[in-house]
Amino acid sequence: MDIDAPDWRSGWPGEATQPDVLARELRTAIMRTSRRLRTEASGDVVSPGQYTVLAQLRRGSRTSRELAERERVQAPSMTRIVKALTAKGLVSRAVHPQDGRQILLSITPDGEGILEEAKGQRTAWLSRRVALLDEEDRLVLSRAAHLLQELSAE
Amino acid sequence: MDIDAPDWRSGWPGEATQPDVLARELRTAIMRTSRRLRTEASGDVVSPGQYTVLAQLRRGSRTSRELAERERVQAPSMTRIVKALTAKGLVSRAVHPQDGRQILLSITPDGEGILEEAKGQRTAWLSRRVALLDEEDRLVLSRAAHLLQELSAE
DNA sequence: TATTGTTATACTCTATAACTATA
DNA sequence: TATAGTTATAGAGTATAACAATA
Repeated sequence: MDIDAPDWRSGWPGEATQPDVLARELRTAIMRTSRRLRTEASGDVVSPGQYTVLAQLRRGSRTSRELAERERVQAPSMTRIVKALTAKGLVSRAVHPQDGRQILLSITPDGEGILEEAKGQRTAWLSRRVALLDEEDRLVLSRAAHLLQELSAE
Repeated sequence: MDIDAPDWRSGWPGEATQPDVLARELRTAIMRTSRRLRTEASGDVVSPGQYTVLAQLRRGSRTSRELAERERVQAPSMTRIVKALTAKGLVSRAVHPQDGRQILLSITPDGEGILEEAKGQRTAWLSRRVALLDEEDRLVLSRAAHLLQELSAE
């Protein structure tokens, strides 16, 4: 619903690309869609946080600290996420060969399987919606996705 | 970071608008940006949930149930949000004149003030980022915002 | 009986502060 | 001392189930 309306879509020409106006509309749209994505995916084996960590580990072993930095969470939060993943057998731990303080985390075969499965499930709702759009609108969303990635990358 | 990469941006022409591929990229971008928006706004007087309820009430009085349905949360969650807002003096309560079970919620002058203030603060980070883009990219994001609104509207 | 709203309780995710073990 | 990781604890947000008051 139009959170910051009643001025939604109204106003003078070019207003939509005014940084403040655009930011407000974009924030509303993103927060709303993200909430929807969260609730639609609630039956999953892994939570959103666990999922992204699993995806990171698919690309190679990482320490807890590296993962925390990439995910922009504090160390204890990552400890919790990793603990949940190891409890499910989706991630394995190994003491770093050179530095005994560090623990190298790796994805397990089970983890790879869950990741593939979750990937489809998590986007099922959005896929259905997106499939109803025409090619032009899908192209807009594709470009927006890349822009948002860059915006929020830091 | 590119959650579902390493295949980010790679692939055959037109792949980006394949519903499944697009949905995956879009989901990643949206979840990441939403987390960033939440953490950047952490110093606010009102939480994201409280903010959107306040915005709803600016457009007229509503009952708790109406608000819960619009926000897609369960009744107890809305009770909690409304309780927080009334405790801060941003929302007032009045028994419905016709139906004694219902309680009409309205935004107070203080609430209107906080809403205006929060509106700017919450989008400040995104505004700064968006301002760095060129007109064409901003137009893409504007159109994407409207598409996302429609997608997640139900 | 059905509906509106609340309370009780629990779960998830996140954070800060304090602790252990290693370098 | 500094760093990697953990534990303890707290706060925000959501949910389900059980309850009260009103229709």
